Amino acid sequence: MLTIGKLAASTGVKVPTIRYYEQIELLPEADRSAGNQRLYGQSTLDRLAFIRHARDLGFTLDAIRDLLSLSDQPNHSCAAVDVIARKQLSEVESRILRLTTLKIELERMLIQCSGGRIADCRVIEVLGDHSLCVSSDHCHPKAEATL
Amino acid sequence: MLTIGKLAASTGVKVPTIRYYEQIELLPEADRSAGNQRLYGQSTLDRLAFIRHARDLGFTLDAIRDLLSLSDQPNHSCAAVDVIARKQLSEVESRILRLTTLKIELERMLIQCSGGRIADCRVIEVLGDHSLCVSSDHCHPKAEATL
DNA sequence: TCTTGAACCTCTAGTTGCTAGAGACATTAG
DNA sequence: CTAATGTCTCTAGCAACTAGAGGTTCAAGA
Repeated sequence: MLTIGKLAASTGVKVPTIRYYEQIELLPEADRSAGNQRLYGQSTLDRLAFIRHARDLGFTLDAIRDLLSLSDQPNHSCAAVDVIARKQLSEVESRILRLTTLKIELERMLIQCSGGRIADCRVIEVLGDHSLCVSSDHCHPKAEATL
Repeated sequence: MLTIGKLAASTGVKVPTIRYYEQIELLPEADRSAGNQRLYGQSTLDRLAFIRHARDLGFTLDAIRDLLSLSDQPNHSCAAVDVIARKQLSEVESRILRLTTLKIELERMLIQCSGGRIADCRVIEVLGDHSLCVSSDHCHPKAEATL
């Protein structure tokens, strides 16, 4: 049986995060020692490693919840798993696209910076005047989502 | 003079967001009509357009605050502006890198999915077992930040 | 056995950048 | 004049944690 600290050390998930995962019921309520401290066995360790890995891949906690409940049904088709993973992939792809647009715009701004006074600074100028963008009217879609 | 709704329409920033920006003092307190409604002139419109544009490029509100206060000092050197923009660029670049790693991993997982039962699903298997990653021990750094 | 210090407990509140909703007042078109 | 739309303030919520206060438990050394 592992204490929460050992579990944290062996999964790379921080202690308060583990407690948080329990609170939102992503992890089951832990067994307790005589002194009320949480104790974990192999199954929670596996579950947490799964969560950690999926988080690293950018899955939301909601998606992970779905993946976990699917993984408890070994005889079902894995089509639903595929759907979740493909959705994640396409989100990652669209973020890469958007970020690449931003990168180009930022580079362009920086190259044109005179290095002189702020009054002549292209960075400030471009930020203040949308029409100076690469593609005039809808140059950047809007940078919102996570990752 | 513009009402908040017109300002929102002409900048593409939503009404509650404008009020929020005022609340966090990114925008100055607006003048009010006889009936206590906010009224805006050109200078706030410009400022808000600047903010919107910078947000679209992924700058944080804190960075924007700095940029705005710099842009009020036209005779200073634009070195500080350059630093902020370069920092933003390097953040964007590192996010692209990380996302590209994730994309490769997700694609690899998906290609190997047999389309059969969950028990045989590579997606679930890879998520559960870190050692199945491309680069065995530290395959993905950790996906945390925004954008 | 006692003691010290690390690790653990619960609880609340903060982070970022908004968004949603309730309930009331203002403005404007017909 | 009335109805519809717009605006006001206020509070609470979102994701996914993180930080801190104030207290308890455990393990190792003297």
